[in-house]
Amino acid sequence: MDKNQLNSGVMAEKQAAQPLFALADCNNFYVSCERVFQPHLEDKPVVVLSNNDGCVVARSNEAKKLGLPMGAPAFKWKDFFIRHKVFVFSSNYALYSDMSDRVMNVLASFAPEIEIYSHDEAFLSLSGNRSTDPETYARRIRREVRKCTGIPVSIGLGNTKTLAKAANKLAKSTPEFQGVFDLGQCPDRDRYLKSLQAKDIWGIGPRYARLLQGHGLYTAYDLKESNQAWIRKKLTVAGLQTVLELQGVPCVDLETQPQPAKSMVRSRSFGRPVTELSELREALSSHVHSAARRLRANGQIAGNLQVFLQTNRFKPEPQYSPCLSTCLPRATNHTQPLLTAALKLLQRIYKKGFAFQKTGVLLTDLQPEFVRQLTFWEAGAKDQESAGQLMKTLDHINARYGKDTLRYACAGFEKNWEMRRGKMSPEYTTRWPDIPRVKA
DNA sequence: TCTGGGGTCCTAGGACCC
DNA sequence: TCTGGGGTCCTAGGACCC
Repeated sequence: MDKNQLNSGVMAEKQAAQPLFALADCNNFYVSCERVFQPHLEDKPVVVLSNNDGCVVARSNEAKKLGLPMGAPAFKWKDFFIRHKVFVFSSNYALYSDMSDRVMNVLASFAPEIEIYSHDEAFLSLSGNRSTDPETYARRIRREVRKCTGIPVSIGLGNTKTLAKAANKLAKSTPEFQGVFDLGQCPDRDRYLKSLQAKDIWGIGPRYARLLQGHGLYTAYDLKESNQAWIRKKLTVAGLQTVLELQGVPCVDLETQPQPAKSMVRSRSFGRPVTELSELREALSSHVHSAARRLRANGQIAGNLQVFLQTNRFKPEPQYSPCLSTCLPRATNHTQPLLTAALKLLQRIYKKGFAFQKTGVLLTDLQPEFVRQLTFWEAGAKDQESAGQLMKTLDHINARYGKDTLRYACAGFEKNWEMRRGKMSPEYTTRWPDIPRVKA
């Protein structure tokens, strides 16, 4: 074996010892979900709006090309939508989360270790897979997801999660790569890092990007080569990890087990300004109802509850956005005590004369149900048991017949404050009447 | 008229204790 | 009369993510 062969052998070994991550990210996920069931939207500008039909949260490439920015308030762009024949949808979360499950199932079949990072993204560990070239393997994954779900994904590969993220960005923005790019084996990695802006890197938001620019650091490469002590001081330990990960030093592990939530928020903007306490009570009750249900589904209980109100910050009127929290006498996931506590707090922070835009509830001190600390004045075990039974029955009926079949009357019936969702597509995959029909 | 919602982590600073 | 300093815990606020 000559020296070159020896070197390449050592290199191969070194490479095999390094971890390899893939980041699979669905392209314009919400838009892609709509397109699966309305194929005529392919090649057309399409956007999906946030709750309340407020902002643009997903754009097709065609919509991006028209210059429509992320987060654009829909009402300001109404004429633009008409002028450019943009197809507009309200958020259809039932559809998106079902499609997400399908995509994740396919991805999971390709790697023993997977971290579902969000609705439309997952990290896969490809470290063990050395029989196939990683890029070839990634292309196979991509084809399979498309075939099974109709959703297009892009895949980035790298020796750290941050590099996999960066590779994904390049895979998406460079058509020649056809949806897959590998920064792990890439011999001129720095050249590509120079082509990415610092703000394109995972963990660098707008504030940090501005700070970096002020110090002459513009590209991902600049960031990678920056002074670590300065980064540690200005961007905290998380920023330092980002720099190390860009250098190929893994700092962030794959989290294959979802971590239990530490807090939970339920809130919604109103469809119109709300001034009356009675309506705020209804809206808040419905948020508490929803939070409690989620808590029970997660097998958790909450020890602390916070209620907040918000006036519309875009209005020139006087603002009043109070919040108040309380330690629950007994950590719980039962709707009734949570409702009682929340409505009491609302009563205390409410002020007449303000037009509120939003209310919500924040549950913290979440713990697993089974470790609950008993209090000295604990109600009889029998009472607790029957309250638990009641919740179980409530959840069971709502799971079977729809989530609002049984609910507390204080959540209201007219719901004049409810959000707008004027342009919703059918729940094609989760509601019997909405299942698409095929004409022979 | 209409400007989203749901999370996590880190740090600084205050309160409190010895 | 002199009025220290270190540790811990908690919270608010600021940054980030999707």
